[in-house]
Amino acid sequence: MHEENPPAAPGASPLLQQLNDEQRAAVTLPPEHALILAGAGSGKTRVLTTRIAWLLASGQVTPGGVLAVTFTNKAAKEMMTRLGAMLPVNVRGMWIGTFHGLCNRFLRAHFRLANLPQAFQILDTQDQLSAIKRLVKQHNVDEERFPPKELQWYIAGCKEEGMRPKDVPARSEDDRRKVELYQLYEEQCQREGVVDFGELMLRSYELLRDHEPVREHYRRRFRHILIDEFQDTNKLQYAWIKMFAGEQNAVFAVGDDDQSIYAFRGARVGNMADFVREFSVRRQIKLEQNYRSFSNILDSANTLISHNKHRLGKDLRTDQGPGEPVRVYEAPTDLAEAQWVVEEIRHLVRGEGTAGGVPRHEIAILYRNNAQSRVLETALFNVGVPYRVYGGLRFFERAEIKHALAYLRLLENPRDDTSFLRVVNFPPRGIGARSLEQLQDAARAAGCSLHDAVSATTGKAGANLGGFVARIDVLREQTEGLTLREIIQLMLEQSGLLEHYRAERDGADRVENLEELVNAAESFVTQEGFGRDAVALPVDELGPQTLTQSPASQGLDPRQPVLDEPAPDFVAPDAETGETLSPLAAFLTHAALEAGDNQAQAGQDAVQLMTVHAAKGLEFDCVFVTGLEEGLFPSERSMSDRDGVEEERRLMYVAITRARKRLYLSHSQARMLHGQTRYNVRSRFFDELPEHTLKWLTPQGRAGARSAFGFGSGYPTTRQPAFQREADAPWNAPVPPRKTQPEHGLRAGMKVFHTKFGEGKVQTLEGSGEDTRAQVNFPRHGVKWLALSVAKLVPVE
DNA sequence: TTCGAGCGGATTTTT
DNA sequence: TCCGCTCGAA
Repeated sequence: MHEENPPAAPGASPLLQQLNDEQRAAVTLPPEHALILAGAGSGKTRVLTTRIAWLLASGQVTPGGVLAVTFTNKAAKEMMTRLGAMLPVNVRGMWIGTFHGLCNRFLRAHFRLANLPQAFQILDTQDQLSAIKRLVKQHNVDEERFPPKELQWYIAGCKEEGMRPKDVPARSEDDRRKVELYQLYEEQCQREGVVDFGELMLRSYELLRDHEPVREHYRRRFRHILIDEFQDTNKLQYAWIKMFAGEQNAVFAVGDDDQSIYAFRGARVGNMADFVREFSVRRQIKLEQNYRSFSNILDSANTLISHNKHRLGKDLRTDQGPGEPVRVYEAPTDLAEAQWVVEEIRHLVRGEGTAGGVPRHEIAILYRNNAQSRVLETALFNVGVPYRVYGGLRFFERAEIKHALAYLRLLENPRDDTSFLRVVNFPPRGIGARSLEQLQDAARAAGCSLHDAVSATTGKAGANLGGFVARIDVLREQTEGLTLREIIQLMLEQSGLLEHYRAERDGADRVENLEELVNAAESFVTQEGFGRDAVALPVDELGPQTLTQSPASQGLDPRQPVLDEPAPDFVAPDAETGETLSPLAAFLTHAALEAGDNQAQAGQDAVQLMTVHAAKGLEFDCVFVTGLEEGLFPSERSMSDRDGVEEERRLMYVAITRARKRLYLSHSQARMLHGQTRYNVRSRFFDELPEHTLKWLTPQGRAGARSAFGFGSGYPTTRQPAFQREADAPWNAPVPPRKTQPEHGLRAGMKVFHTKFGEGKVQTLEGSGEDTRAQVNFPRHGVKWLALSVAKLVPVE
């Protein structure tokens, strides 16, 4: 993220030197609840990370006492990177992550209390839908009346409201049926050992709510709770935060009500006002100094958003001067609009009328919905301007990858019927709908998984199914003790996936992706500390980490730290036995929680195309906001109620504030929509912008008039000073070398004794130092992964 | 079992 | 218009 350095305050701590007064006030707030209203481009991430660094550096909290929550993996990663650059602290050991990532970590650590198998798998949205479809078929539900998509939306909505089936009010017959299906869905998930995204949140919340010792433990532990993008939290997330916040914690909530654009998926801006009221927040700080844009752009944004009635109130300001006017263009058709955009971009890139050319990746074309990208793409393609569209299928969502993951999940958990059905006949092996129907009937009758029901089936279908199950089971045995890389390679061969795609005419890309999966696993192993060479930084520079054996069984002693160990997400051992997740199970979790890159074509310098939603949090030198027409932006469906229009206006506000130097707004009189030409008037938002910041490139309100391209000569020549890298900062002391590995005295092949599992044989050793884990085969309990720092493993003989 | 025709639906999206 | 999904025919 690009940020300019505000003037340094003399004499302040080096951490605070680069902050302006507002930012510094926020960073150094006393340990009590606070709300930070952070405008666009006001250095929000900087304030959050510096706050954590300042708390640590001033000894107010230890790394283990920080809980920092974001919405996206990207934001979490950025926070960790920046924090790591400010202080020599092991950020991986801290509880910094997404809501779902942290819930996952929490539930793995308390899987017994949560009533989940330790290796529970996570359903993504696709998996959830297919699970619901399966359920609906099984219970002969009328799919016309209860479309699976709607049920999915309904169930997710209930969970976001914190409601279990018993809590849902059912008025009509339809309601009752839906609640019943919700109930059945839950039972199915529980039986199969899988959880969906909403379940991760809801179950963590309930665990805290219902188990006082656990709640008290975490409340005592997390002295400082920091929330990013607070305006995007839903009801359940707010309640979840409340569970962690006790008498002595300080909640530091950062958000911007003007950038709340996710109401449609359950976000409640109202949480900000509720937070102030319910937590008796006395400290509210507004960050209004903007380091991103020139004032013509900011004035436009400020004036536009002032048309919203429900605001906490905030005005962005800058020291940068007016800059260029906001250019407005009216096109006769969507095609002409696209051609104008492309022409304008070519001028920008060549540097005509500007100082030097603009790099293509500093140019963004924004639109309200994805369908609008088509005509823009065609226009760019025709003249050979490289571009990149955001928002396609992500890596872990691709069909071939999902297939491979399904095989891997079956190795980990044969009860996973969703995965079973996904690959039972892929590659095709003669198992059709009829066989599967029989199998599902048998499974239902026996109350078991599809995998286990196979042995009961007979005939030719039974033979095919038996072959499939045998293949999986053999593979499971073969992969025992292998590295993750070897497991995946063996699976790709044995499943027939590679062979299948190699034979397919245009399967080359898919083969490539499958090979990429091996790489993804490899880098996951290295990054998460599963590899033998994983580097673990020492964590105790700023305060000792207590690594304690927890009290036995589920009765936790609230005075004892339970899981204060500095372990990365996936290595956190179970409090009781020291058992850790296998690298495979951990990788599968990673795949579900982080679907991978959202960009279609990586690589060369390209113009960026995306929806306004996708642009939130990004910034570019030049921004085009296209399709500004009534019915499109604001969208038709939002126009019926005021809240809807206000959210569209906030969306427009987000779009405008993405631009640093040059902003273009365009609309078209005619547009192809659903195969028909629609004629739209220009968006009401034009009337809500201040006239003095605008430069109309076409005469207002008249058709087809294409005036000369309006290239101002004033592309700013003043480049902003380069962002001072935190690595150069004086407080960034060199990291001391890591301690030598303690001798655990174990080797593969050795016989060991565990107090709970008895005698077993070591199969593999992984990791180093405190993160060392052993895979042990216990004759009576099967193969387990154990953290040596927690599990007591005594060599036998 | 697989492939192709026909139908309907079509903001915004992360985990 | 266009995509994805369902259903019917070989």
